[in-house]
Amino acid sequence: MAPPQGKKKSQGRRKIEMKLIEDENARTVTFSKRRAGLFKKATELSVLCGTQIALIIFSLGGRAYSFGHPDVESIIGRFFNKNPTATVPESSSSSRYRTAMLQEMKEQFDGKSQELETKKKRGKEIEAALESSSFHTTDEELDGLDFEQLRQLRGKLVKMRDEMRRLANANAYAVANVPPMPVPMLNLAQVAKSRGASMIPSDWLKL
Amino acid sequence: MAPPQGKKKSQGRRKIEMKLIEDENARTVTFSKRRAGLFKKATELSVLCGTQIALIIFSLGGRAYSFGHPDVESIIGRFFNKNPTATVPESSSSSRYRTAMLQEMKEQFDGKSQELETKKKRGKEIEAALESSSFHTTDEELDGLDFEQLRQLRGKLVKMRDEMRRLANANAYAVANVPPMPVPMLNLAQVAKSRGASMIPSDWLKL
DNA sequence: TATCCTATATATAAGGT
DNA sequence: TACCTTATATATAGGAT
Repeated sequence: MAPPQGKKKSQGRRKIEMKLIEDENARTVTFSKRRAGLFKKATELSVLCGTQIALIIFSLGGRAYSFGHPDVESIIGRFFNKNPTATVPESSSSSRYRTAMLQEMKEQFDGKSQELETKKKRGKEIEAALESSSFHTTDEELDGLDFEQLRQLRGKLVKMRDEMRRLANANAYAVANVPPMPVPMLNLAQVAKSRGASMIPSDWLKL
Repeated sequence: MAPPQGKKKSQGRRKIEMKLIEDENARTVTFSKRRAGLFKKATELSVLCGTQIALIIFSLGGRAYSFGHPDVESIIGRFFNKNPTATVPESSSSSRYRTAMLQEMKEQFDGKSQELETKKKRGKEIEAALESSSFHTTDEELDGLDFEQLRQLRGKLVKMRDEMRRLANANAYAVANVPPMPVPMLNLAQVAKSRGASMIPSDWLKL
């Protein structure tokens, strides 16, 4: 409480060499901070300029963090298909990516459900993030979701699921590694349960 | 040299609303600046923490800008294959992405060769970027490449080409949209010619 | 591992060239 | 469209909790 005289509390930010940070601890901290900063910058760019952006980061621990506007899948599809003008090409390729993305999200949700109970929630800017059509899948952001937001996210997933089914029926291609059917079920029930949820309408837990 | 009295030359950076920039001109400028900043941040993160990162941005004009460490293809492959530990999974899927990436690079090079002669070069931090195994494919950075750097890049491409051939022969899968053979030829000769090159050993222009 | 705080290092919005 | 300058908004390194 007492003012520590002229004693500076910190030397403030210092310049660092642009090379691998040796100290494993410092490296982890820097990774977390800069990863957050990078996602923020990417989000801002997509908002300010309305451009399509995809960002994927793998942590040292092997965890994947991603951001996509409007979503990672369509950006990647566009990148490899070299289709500069199409929003989302309704091709077999598109449906393949769509399927892969849905599976991705399912697994992320399943994985999250096991970790959620040991983390506190923070969600502040999540609302805005959800309002745009972007998808954030970082730990922090999923942690910040409250039930209302979770409900909104569920709505989006349902739409995607339906859209995917429509595509799968329209053109049933046999794609390597990704069987066209059945449609993966999102385990929102588990997620909700891990939060100690009890006021969730039981019917909308089933997609 | 003389202090311009108390007349401020600029009001300096001002805060802006986080929403789509209406003025098309200002939006373009902001896009360029922030895109550059985002790529720099991504590069720094990959260097400081040695993590795998992929970043893809589409400009309003439809041009694709990408960054990947070690390369976009492997990050995306890992992302969709959900293979957290493997460096580069030697699967059919991997070879598909590999092929797609090589084609991508070929097209980028071909496209660049037509623009290069009307641009000046700047390359300063390119050297460092090339030393790492990262690939930058933004306009500015390709412009900055000098012959030595181009030669180094060629070396990498040759390695990739060979690796791709090895994979293609080891497991010849029929992949949708991307015929496994023949291997696309990179048109380095065109690139060199557009720069007014004449001292390039004719033999290494052929991959 | 996340968060807070301080003091700096950087990124950039505007306005010119 | 790119680059330079100025003044300010942000991002963060280091340290502590």
